[in-house]
Amino acid sequence: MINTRFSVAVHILSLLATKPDQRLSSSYMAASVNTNPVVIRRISGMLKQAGLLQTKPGVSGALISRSPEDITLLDIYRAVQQEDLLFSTHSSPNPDCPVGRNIQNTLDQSFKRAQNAMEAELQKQTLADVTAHLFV
Amino acid sequence: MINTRFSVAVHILSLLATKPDQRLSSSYMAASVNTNPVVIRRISGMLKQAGLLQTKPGVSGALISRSPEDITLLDIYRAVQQEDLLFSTHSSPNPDCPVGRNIQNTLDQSFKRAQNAMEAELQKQTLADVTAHLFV
DNA sequence: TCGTTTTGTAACCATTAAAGTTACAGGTGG
DNA sequence: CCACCTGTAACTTTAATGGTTACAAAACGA
Repeated sequence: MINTRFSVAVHILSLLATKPDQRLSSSYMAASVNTNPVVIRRISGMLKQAGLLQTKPGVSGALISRSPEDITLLDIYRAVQQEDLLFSTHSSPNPDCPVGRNIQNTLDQSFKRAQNAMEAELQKQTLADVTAHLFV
Repeated sequence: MINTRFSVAVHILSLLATKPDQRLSSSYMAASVNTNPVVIRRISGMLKQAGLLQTKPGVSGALISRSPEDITLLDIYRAVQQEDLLFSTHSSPNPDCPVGRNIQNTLDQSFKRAQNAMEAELQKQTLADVTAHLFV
């Protein structure tokens, strides 16, 4: 199961997107997410590195960097997921076995296709889509 | 990152598919996967429950239950993945916040779409496709 | 029939990642 | 100058994973 960083990241950006004129502090967002402010700052840091929001040390609050229509869920997913691969393969299968020798390469291809399909779907959805659904 | 059970499960079934006339023991398969026989038996148990292979206590080895053309990677994935959901959402966001109140429901829908896309791709690929790739 | 082998499981350990928490340095602005 | 905030390091707790040991029950062959 994929960790909740992605979930929290979308939450953070949804807050910023719905209040684009306000700088929201980590404490404020932590209250909405129901977690610790440090958790928010940690994830905000990743979103900042990805260019999705802006903060300044000492200055309270974060601002969204792009229009919600221009931020896809894939952008957010990649910002908080340091692991490139969705599926793990078991390590060092037996090279003396024809299956063991080739299984990793084969699985990598199969798994990559599945991951691509998932990411393509995430790319179709924008932050604007998410925030629109929040208020229906 | 999704655990290696899926990867090992495909490995096991690939072995059985390429030697459909032989009962392969957990020790034999463990040597190919490069792990402990108990790990193999654990995963074999899940595959057995899903109707993908047959074993009998005391009788050495496992046999594949269906034709490799009729086993999709999704069948295998579901057999070894007890978690239904691919993505986690953070628990108990603040119900007093409009975003917090609705984010879970919204994310569930978005995430489900991504998961469906991934699973659809896994369903397109059969065990026969995998074993064919092993020997190219 | 007896002994060896195998499956199926339970139990335990080590490793790892995640999330929460405490603490604090450094910047900002009132 | 002071209160507050961000950024980050460090620590704890918890849970999942994979490996391992152990053993009961079943099967099979000598």
